[in-house]
Parts: sequence; structure tokens; C-alpha cells
Amino acid sequence: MAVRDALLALLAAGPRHGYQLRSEFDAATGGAWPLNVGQVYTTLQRLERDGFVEPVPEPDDDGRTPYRLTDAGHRDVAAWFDRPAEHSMAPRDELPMKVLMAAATDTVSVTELVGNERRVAMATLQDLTALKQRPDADLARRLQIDRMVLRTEAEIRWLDLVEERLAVADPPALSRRVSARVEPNPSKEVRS
Amino acid sequence: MAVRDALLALLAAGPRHGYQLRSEFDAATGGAWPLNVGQVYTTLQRLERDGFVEPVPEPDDDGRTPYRLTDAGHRDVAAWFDRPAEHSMAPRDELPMKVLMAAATDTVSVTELVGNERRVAMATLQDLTALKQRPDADLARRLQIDRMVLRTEAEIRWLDLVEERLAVADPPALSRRVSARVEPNPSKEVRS
DNA sequence: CGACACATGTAACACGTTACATGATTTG
DNA sequence: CAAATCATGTAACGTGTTACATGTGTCG
Repeated sequence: MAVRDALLALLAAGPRHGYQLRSEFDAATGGAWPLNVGQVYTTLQRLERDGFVEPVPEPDDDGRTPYRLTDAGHRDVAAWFDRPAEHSMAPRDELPMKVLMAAATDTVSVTELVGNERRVAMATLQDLTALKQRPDADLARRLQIDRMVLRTEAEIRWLDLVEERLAVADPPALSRRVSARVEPNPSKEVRS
Repeated sequence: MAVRDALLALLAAGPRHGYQLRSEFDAATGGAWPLNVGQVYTTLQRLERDGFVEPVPEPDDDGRTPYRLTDAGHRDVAAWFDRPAEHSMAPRDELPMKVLMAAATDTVSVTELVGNERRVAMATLQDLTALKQRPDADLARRLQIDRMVLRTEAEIRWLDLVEERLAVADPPALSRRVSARVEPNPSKEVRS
């Protein structure tokens, strides 16, 4: 619900029309994650359907109809800002998913996978520091770059950890095989 | 496409039927992110529609019909494992979204928001280290906990950075138009 | 004039997710 | 027997996302 929440947040500063929301969103996020204008209108419709926004009764001078928050909308924005962001257990992320599946299925070499990922991550790190050097970036952009740097460093350290714990029984094979190898593998798991 | 990819990866180890995939998924991810069985069947249908899996011609001894990868499916899994995980610019994440929107709209105190988030993050950190102590966790679970620890630490450092850069012109006001109260917001329970 | 930004929308689809319906089999 | 687990599926919804249609105003 990222887009939804973001639009509500922007509307908390006052009535806006669709196109305006798009440009303010771009400005706020520093241009990363370009937002398709159509999505703004779609989301706006859905928000109206759910009673969080409403069109301003009297249209603009130029026929544009700005939207404003309803009371419910205001409450929703406030709640969103108050509620701390979810630090999900995040196995949904692609990287841990890959690592766990590689470890579980034994169809790919975990060490190779980890090695690749680490190499890519370190390259990313270099790109990021290069980006940070350039002075043309605005504040939002720079903050996001910093976040990516910290995140990538954490990811690399995690990959080290994974290797440390999983590399034990993994042969240093060069060629990977992803093939159907049937193996009676009755794993029972008890949910906590 | 996390679920989709994960199921394909599991099927790379050999034909499986729906229920089996669910339990293996749970086992592989250590039980975090419980997967609704229905979703397995839904995803399986979509995968069949797209030509990545197919039901095994001869049903099981007990009438269950396992699915297996097609050639396209095998190629897809291999490609998934080969392709390094997307390190997205990730402004879609809730935390940076909140911070950037707060900074952009000036309807909430950024410092308060950052303070809250940091407090929550540090509480999470404590919960996580407590969880790590317990010996009942399997490998997958422990790896994910470690990842969350590293990630949370990175997030905290980022919040420090944000404060450093944004706190300049931000008055220590207590209430704004959209309140950002500090509720008795004790250590949020980490999903166990 | 032609290109381009402004501005609004719709249709269609993908994926994730939950709730529900329905049975067979096992087990206390 | 009753409850739990195994097992399969469907219906419905929500958000994100893209492609497309359409029109106005502006500026070189």
C-alpha cells in the first residue's frame, strides 16, 4: 500500500489534482521509482471508493478537479505516520528466498550462488559510492543512496554468514545442474 | 513473484503435489511467512497456464496428481538462480516512504518520526537477539534472524543519518496538524 | 505547424492473499 | 465417535503496473 499511503500523505498538505500529485511524488522521492500517472488516477479512484478522499466541490479555474482528504482520510494518514513501519521477517525478499531454496532443494550450489550474489553486491556498492560523489543529486536521492549502501553492506555480511554455516557439505563444483532428481524427502515441520 | 519462483525451485527437485509443496516451503523457510495452501494451488494453476509446470500423466497411488516442471519450467528455474537478486532502489519500502513523505509535506515532525522508528527498531533488535538465544530454531530460521539483525542495525544507522541531515530546520514541536504521538509502544513482538 | 508538457482517464492484467467448500484418512 | 490432518480446489478481492485513448495549451 505504498502508493496509496504516499498519495494520502501528500494530500494531507492540501488539495491536489492527479498530475500535481505525480510530480510532487517524484520530487519527494528524488525521481527514483518513477510513478506512472495512470496509477495516480486509479489509486485516487480507489481511495474515493473507500471514502478517504473526495473531489473538491468547485472545480479549479482551469477545470481541474483537485481531491482532498475526508475525515477518515486524515485519520488514516495520521495512523500511518504514527504506526511504526513494519520490519517484516522478510523471507519474501528475493535474495533469502534464493538462498533458502538453493539450500533446501540441493539443485544448485549454494556457495556458487552466494559467491555470485556477493560479487554483484560489492559491484553495486562501488556504483553507489560513485553515485554519491556526484553533486547533482538532491537530498532525497542522496538519502536513498545512503540507505542502499548500508543495506548492501548488511547483505554482504549476511552472505558471509550464510557461507560460514552452509558451505560445509557443499562440493566446489563448477557446473551447476538444475535437473529433476527424484528423491524421497519426507520433511515434517511443526509450526510454532 | 516470490511464491511463484519458490514453487518452481521446489519442483526442480522432483514432482510434488500441492500440499507437499506447502509443507516443504514451510520447512525451507523455517516456518516464517506461513503460506496459505490455497495459494499453492492458485499459483500452480497459473504456472500451468503459462506452461512452466504440468500435471504428471499418471496420478499418484492415492489419486493425488503431482506436478512437474516442463522444459520451459526448468529453464525458468535455472535462470532465476543464475540471475542475481534485484537490489532495488527500494523507495517502495515503508520506512523510507514515511520519512520522505514526512520531509516533503511538513505535516509531521520528521525528528519525532525518526525517533519513534529508531526506538522501535532497537526494541526489535533486542527481541531478535532473545530469539536467537533459543535453541529450538532450525537453520533456516536462525539465518533469517541473523539477516533481520543486520538489516535492523543498518536501518538504525540510516535513521541516524537522516536525523543528522534533516533535523536542522525542524523545530522540536510536540504537536503538528497530524499528530505523531509516542504511545506506550512497548517492544513490538517479533513473529515467532 | 509540430513537438512537447499538461491533464485526465480506462482497460486489462499479474501477483498475493484470504475465506470458504468439500472430501478422505488417520488417530485419540 | 470426534477431532485433527491430509488434500484439493474456487471465488473474490486488493494493490501495483502498463498500455492506450484523448484532449488542451504552449513555445520554438
